[in-house]
Amino acid sequence: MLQTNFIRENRDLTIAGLIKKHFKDAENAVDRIIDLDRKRREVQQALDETLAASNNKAKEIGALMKAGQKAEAEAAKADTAALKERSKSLDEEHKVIETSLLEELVKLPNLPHESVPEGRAAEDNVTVEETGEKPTLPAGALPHWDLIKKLGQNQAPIIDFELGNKITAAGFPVYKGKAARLQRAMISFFLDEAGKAGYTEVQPPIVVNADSGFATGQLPDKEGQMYHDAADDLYLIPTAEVPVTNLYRDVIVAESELPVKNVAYTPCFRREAGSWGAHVRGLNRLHQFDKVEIVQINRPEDSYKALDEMVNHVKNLLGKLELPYRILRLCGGDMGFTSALTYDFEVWSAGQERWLECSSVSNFETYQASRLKLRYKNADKKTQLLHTLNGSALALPRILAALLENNQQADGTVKVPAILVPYCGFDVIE
RNA sequence: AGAGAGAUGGCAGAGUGGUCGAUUGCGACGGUCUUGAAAACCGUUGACUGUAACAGGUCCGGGGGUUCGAAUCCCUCUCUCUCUGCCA
Repeated sequence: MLQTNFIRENRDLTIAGLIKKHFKDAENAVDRIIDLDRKRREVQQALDETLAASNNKAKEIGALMKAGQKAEAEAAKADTAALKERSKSLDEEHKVIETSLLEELVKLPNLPHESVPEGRAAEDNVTVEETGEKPTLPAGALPHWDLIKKLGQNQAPIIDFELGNKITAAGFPVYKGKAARLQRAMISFFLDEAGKAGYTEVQPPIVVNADSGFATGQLPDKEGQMYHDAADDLYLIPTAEVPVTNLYRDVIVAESELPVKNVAYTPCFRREAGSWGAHVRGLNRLHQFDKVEIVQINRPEDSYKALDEMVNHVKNLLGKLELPYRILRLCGGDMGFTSALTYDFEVWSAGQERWLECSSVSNFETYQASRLKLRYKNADKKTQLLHTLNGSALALPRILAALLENNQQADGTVKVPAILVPYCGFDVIE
């Protein structure tokens, strides 16, 4: 969340940033916040003065009691009722103002980094890199949703949407045989690569409470994105970002521990209400999927270097998987609510002849840290908000789709990329 | 799940109604001494808010209450430990 001090001192800059993100009514929203902040500080000051007077009075009475001057003490008590009354009403007023200030503040998205391109939607994103050769598929090649029905021999299909629909609902496929093993292999591969890059592996809970959802920015805005267990008021995580980043909620990290680098494999759950159609067939969009997520916590001055490092990490993974991909710098209107700069990775899916988003790497600067109260003591011994970053490394289903489609061979089998063979124990899916 | 005990500053651990934001020890940081280090000695050492800077305000697991005044009393929630039970 943005900070009132910053907004107060950088009104125009804030408004300009919000406009770049296509936030509606930026000027009014910012002015409402500045006004509420001013009121808040006025009331705070009056309240503090009243409390100070009460404190003095109490000390006075204490001293009189100690000295045995009972009558004088009783007389002093007479003055306290009015002070109490006043501090009570000021306190109530203060709470009301603070609540509406927070309500307003929480509506504001993060401000975009200066390198974020102008633009409203996906077509305005800037391609910063395109790597790898799109394969030429043999005659009769299929998109993965048809291909999987022909693979797996007596276990076919190796990814079963109808079976998943029977036991759960649409969007919850069942992976069988080599599809299941290939996914397990990818998870191990991704975790190993992250380990080599200095990330500590963690296994977090995959349900979180509302405080965690708020701190990383899923709540209150994107309530509908998450599955919610009403009985215990817990949310199924949409990404490991939520529990892993929240590990550091209310923490003052020792400078010697920076940068913090964690990696986690978790299932992810997304309700994704609406927008079903041709583009979301098969593995393209699911309610439950597996993902390996890398998370960093860094000093403000180092965070963009870390973002580049994370981008390179993802490039390395896709390169080793021998998949053609491109990297997009997202425009202001297409980026996430909490992000300051986001790179999306899209993998080429030859059977669909489409780019599929398989990773999103973002720097959130202090936006999450301020909600998390995640800080460190800098060289001047001042506590300062840290920067949080995260990226998918990688999300499995679309990678799986691309692997299946791109590696189809003339005989109808699918070749497994060499890097995964030691992990899964086979080199072809037939 | 039942019974009991507990939750205090980075850690350990005092404090049971009136200068307690909190004794003390350890750790950490600065200094003296030393060629350097250790030891010893001296000093500093929580967070939030607020101010130009002071001042002021809030925080002793969370929330609420009693009182002129709460770390201390009451209610409630959460968590931890011990014993019993259950379970992968």
